[in-house]
Amino acid sequence: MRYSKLFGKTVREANSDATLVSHKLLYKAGFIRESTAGRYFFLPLGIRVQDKVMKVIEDAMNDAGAQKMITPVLHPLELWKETNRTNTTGFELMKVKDRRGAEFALGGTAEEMFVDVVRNMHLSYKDLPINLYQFSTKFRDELRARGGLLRVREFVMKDAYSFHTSEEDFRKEYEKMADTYTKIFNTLGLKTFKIESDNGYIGGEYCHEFVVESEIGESKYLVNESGDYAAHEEVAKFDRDNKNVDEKEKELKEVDAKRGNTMEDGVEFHKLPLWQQLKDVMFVDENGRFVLALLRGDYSVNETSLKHLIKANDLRPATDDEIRSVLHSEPGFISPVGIKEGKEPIVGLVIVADISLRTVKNFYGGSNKKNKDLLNVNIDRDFKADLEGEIALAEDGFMYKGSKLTVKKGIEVGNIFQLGYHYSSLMKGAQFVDNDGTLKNYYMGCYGIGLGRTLATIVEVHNDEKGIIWPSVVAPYNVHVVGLDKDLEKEVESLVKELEKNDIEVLWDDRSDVSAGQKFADADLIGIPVRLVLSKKSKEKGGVELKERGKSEVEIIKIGDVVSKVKSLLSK
RNA sequence: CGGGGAGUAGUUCAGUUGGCUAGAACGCUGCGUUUGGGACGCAGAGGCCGCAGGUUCAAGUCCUGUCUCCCCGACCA
Repeated sequence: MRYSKLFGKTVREANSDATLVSHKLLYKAGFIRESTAGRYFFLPLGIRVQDKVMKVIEDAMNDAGAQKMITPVLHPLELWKETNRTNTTGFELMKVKDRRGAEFALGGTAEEMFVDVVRNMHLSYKDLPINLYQFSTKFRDELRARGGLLRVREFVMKDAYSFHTSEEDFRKEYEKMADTYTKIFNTLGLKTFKIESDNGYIGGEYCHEFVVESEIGESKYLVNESGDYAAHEEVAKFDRDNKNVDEKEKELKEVDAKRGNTMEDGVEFHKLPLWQQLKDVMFVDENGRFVLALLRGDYSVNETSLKHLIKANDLRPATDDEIRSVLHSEPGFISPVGIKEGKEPIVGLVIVADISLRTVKNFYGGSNKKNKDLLNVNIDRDFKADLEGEIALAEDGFMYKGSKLTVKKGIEVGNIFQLGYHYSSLMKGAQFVDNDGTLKNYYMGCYGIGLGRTLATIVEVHNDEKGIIWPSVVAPYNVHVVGLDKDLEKEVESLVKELEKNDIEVLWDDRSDVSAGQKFADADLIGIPVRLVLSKKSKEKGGVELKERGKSEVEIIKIGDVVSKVKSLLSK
């Protein structure tokens, strides 16, 4: 490819909207342009890289026995109604109508579609297990796109769906996919952590994210010292250490407490430790049900685990007004003690206690009355919890099974989900014939990788002050040939032809009106792994100058040896 | 949806208390000189100052509305 003809040249300055390294470099080097927020053009260089990422994934999926196919982009809305996901997806489902008024969802994920095609095949146990995947554009009406390709509203995703006769059989596939993912990301030059995570609206009981550690990542996760436990903040477990459990339960006492509304105000007023304060957080779920979350004062609420425990889709904090008028309590002075009694009965108030309430005796905290506090509050004796569980957020430095947890941030590049019978039980006829002749529900899993995000993550990891440093497997071209002297153009051209004849992809900077410095700067910015310079100077030294991107030393190669030298570099 | 910021040439930005026939740099076109780390000269093209109202002799500048984009949060693959 002649650079002079390439659509998408380098520019000196990035659009001022770009804040992340990957966004800036991909823009400046001519890989992407934005259409509207969260929707990108992939220019010729950009799509070449994405195609290569796709190829790596495709090869690995095929090796793992999965089969590639494709579904329509428009999903009949009835399918989404079957699983009730028109209401529960986290992203706003985008819908369109055709001229007859038939409604479709623009696919944002494709569980329903794959279940639909599989159920209509009427498979038997002999056909199973089966793993089907596709590469397709996904539409997600994100509240806020951000960070160039990192969070977008339209992107190509590899999504795979597996169907099994049993949980046992599924588990083998789940492990195989986890290994396949690790292999894929390694090949792409990304070191990933596999972390336990929340399944969100996908359904199912457990799942894992593959994250690349990065300061700009949106996933917060915790890792123990040996690295054998890694979990997303939303699902991370930790040990609640015992505080004063041996202390005797003292008499419940109401005292005057003219203080502010925060936890710190309570500590300061009573001169008691933060952990001994009872933390009361009032939420309202999507059905208007009030939920009182109780924790030890030094912990925070994990809303995800709270939602799971109370089986709610959505939680919001209760307003001060609701706390006063509906619950007859007082913001900053909420207490589980007596909150359900007296006054008018409060319909549907659920009291949920974190298990950390068992690690502390004689809590202090509010009394549901302004400027009055209770001392020596104890669970079971002074109030009952409707539900008890783990609803506290793990934090940096907490212990889990004797090992210290550290908080890290990462970019989520892929994930794998156990779906179990979630979809096969919601969708009629999602069954196979077992060897005893009866119909049984499929046991399922699904597995996704976002290509654009993966591509951007590669750039986040592989760059220097001059530009991108592509790993060979995904570089848009194998070599970047630079000619510097006009009278050597014929010679450069024959070198390029020789390379191309040997299946080496060449980007040839054939511009005659551009200085050497600019050509070098552009080559560094674009980041192709091998640069070849053929000039008067290089000929004087004996041939062609070869430089690997990311290394500083140069090497002189005889023209006749260039092809074999490049090949040996690429196969590394 | 809450908080903050920004919309002026392809890009980055300047444009003062309203006086604009709207600028600079980079990029682009042409001619010439250059060619080992973002060369130089000369000549050019390129603007509904986001959009719609309003105030004014006069609006890029002031007011109102509206749209879009960015950042933080909320939300979430």
